[in-house]
Amino acid sequence: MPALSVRVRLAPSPTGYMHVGTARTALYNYLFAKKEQGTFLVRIEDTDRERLVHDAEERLLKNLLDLHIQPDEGRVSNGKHVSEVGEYGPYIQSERLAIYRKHADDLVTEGQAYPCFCTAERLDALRKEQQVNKQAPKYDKHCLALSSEEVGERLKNKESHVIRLNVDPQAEDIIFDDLIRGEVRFQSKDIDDQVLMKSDGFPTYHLASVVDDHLMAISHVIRGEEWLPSTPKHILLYQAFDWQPPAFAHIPLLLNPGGGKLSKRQGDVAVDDFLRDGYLPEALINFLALLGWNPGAGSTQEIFTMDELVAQFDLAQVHKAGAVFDVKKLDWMNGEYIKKLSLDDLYMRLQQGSFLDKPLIAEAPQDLQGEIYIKKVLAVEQERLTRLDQVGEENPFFFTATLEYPAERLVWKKSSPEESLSELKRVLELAHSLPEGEWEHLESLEQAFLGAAGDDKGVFLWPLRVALTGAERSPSPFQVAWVLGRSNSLARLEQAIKRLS
RNA sequence: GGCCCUAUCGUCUAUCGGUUAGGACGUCAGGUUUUCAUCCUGAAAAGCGGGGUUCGACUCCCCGUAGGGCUACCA
Repeated sequence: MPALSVRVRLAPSPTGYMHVGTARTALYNYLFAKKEQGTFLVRIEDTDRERLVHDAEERLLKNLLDLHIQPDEGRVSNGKHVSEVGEYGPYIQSERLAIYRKHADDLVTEGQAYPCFCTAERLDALRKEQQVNKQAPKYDKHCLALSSEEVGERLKNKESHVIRLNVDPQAEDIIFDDLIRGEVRFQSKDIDDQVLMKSDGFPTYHLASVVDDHLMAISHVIRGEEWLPSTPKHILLYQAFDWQPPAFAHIPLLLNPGGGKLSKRQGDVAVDDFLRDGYLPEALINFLALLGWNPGAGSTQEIFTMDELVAQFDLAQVHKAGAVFDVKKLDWMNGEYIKKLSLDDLYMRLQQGSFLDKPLIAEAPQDLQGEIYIKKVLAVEQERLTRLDQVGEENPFFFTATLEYPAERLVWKKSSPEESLSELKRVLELAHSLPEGEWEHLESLEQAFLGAAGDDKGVFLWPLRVALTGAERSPSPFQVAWVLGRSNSLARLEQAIKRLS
């Protein structure tokens, strides 16, 4: 038997923003494909005409690009527009309607499926009755009993109808080996006569995904756990078509901290939200990868590049239980990634994400912004950031021309106003004496200031720091002076002395 | 209600019958420090319950319990 090439797919529905759970499903598919030197394709499942959101596909594919989970085949975005790659297209289901129609008709011809004319009202009543009788809610095959003459007549009259799969309740159990969960078994009697074609002429997910997965030669279906209960229906469909089903792997759900499927209202769940909040794509990927998977074998590695994930990923190591999405850990991880960035890269990311457009920075005086200045701020802030959107927030004095603060703040707790004033004068004198060039070097600046400080450094350093920042908390005064530069620093010192005199 | 899945610190997890049950985030304490953050050190913190199987169960099986998913002409 020839080794089947690995082909996996992400089959999102363009109904809105991209959920982080979808991103993780995409990631696992991608990692598996790369690991097996297979193909990762994206197919758009736009069969629900009511929930369709017009730019959803575009945004979704853009997010894939943002996260570096680029498809090899199918619908692909280059950031500007969407195109199709591959020979199994079209890769959007609304353009494959004739294919589904034909396959559904074939099943009807073979008696594997049948038209159903039941109204929503009758189906509702049926379900309610079954609920009361503690039975599994399923269709009662009412329309299967219709004579072929009647069916033909009603079809000819264009009566609204759907096509249902004809499931034999007497058939043997449906058993399949889930790559993550092992053997899963369902009884045929519990399986509903699933709707295959809707009355609007569009297929349901069940029909469309099975037909497409087969036609697109998908080898492994890796999808969320919420699909586990409908897998037997899909297997029945493969049997009805006399097709070989793919392997299935159902990955655990992402959960809210309070329990339940991760959802909006408990916080951000859209990939766009996280990117907008200043999470790095590689940090998000790393975090998502570890939510439900780990390299095992006693590994304690937490930080992974995409290449490392590809090399170590294994479906057998994917967890069975759901995983709570804990933003605290994401924050930590994001901070780790920010620390690893070069200053140039960090600046570039900030620019690309428009994080420097915030009023605090954009409205700062000319000499308190600009690339060189911002990079100095970043040199100081980098190790303190957990998200890109926090730039400048903790240290607004970097971007403010005039500082507002009470004079008492200049006095250190172990010192006096008189002492503080004399220390500040000493600082000013020293600052004046430092040549312009010294201000460009953090080390020499630090040496100069520290050298002037006595044994009780706070007496000297506290007033200096407050004079430069106006704040009770800030980075070290040397760093602040270095960022601000000579003239700004001198001006702030003079102002402080005036304030204390 | 029916069907299915799941179960180790608060959270993410290691362990694949024999361990002082390990790591990470978070929390707390201490250290460094002019302040905050970083950083360093340390601490507290877990096998849902009950039966089996076995010389021996966190680990295998069964029954409970709890949580989750599905139960649409949505995916």
